[in-house]
Amino acid sequence: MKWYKIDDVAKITGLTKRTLRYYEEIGLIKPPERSNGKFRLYTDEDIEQIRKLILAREVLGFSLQELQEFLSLKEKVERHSEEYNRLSPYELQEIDQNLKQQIRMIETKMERMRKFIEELEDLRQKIQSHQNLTEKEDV
Amino acid sequence: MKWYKIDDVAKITGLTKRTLRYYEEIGLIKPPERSNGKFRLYTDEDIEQIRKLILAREVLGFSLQELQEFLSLKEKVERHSEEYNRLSPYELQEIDQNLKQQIRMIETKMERMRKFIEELEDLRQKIQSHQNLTEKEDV
DNA sequence: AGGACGCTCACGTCGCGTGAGGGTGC
DNA sequence: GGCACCCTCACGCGACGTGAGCGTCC
Repeated sequence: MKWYKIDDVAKITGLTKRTLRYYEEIGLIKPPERSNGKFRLYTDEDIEQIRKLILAREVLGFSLQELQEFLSLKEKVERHSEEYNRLSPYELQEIDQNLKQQIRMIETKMERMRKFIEELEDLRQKIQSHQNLTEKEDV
Repeated sequence: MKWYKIDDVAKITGLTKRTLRYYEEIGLIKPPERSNGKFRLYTDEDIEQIRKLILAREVLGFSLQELQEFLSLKEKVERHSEEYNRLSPYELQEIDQNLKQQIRMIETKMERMRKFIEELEDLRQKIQSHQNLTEKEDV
């Protein structure tokens, strides 16, 4: 088993050490092992979990608390496939609605981004045309 | 000329009154007129400006200071088309590079979102298959 | 003239950044 | 035993939320 110290994890994930400790403090990531109760020691699995967390955070733009709820929901579903803790049809229904809403939200954001990119491209066009008046070569 | 009070603007734009005042305080939106130096009175143009601000904020996810710089850049280019304040070819070059980078950044975000949506759809699939085991009708 | 809405402090919160002061490990 | 890294307070900051206490409008 390979162990990573906090600075390694910071470099790998791009989070700061402070952020890693903070996320642990508020229960967003599980407390890793410790060396003699002192230094934090992370495993590859820990790092993978953190990676997923980062992706969700970036995409969803939730508060960390909402993010927490969302992740626990996801885990619930994934664990549901295994023998135990089956969910009721009603719960499944609800979760499905929730997921659909998330998807719609993200699609809305993407639509806004597309429009924004168009605007930026328009701006670039304007600039290009003005450059052609003063220069002869494009780069 | 139609005048809107702050609560109207809040309802129209979706920002809170506090946020509107705060954005004014840090110079992100221009101070609107006042009734006898007391109540803030916004015009349709003010509201339009605020709308654009919100769009940029949501899409870019910058700090408010960076956002401010970005917006002034945009305005610079848009005003450049008019008779005065021409920009040097070098400045134009730089701005163009800047815009290209923004576009790339947004495209990266969109790519992440696409992947995330796929994951969510996978989750939904799992749920669907489990529902088919216990129910007969889909909604 | 009363109630809905506006104003300005000013303190609280979240998500970290940034030392200070001290311990750990090879 | 150095030196690089770790730890835990604890205070600061940006971007607002949330009253308190008071004025304004129709």
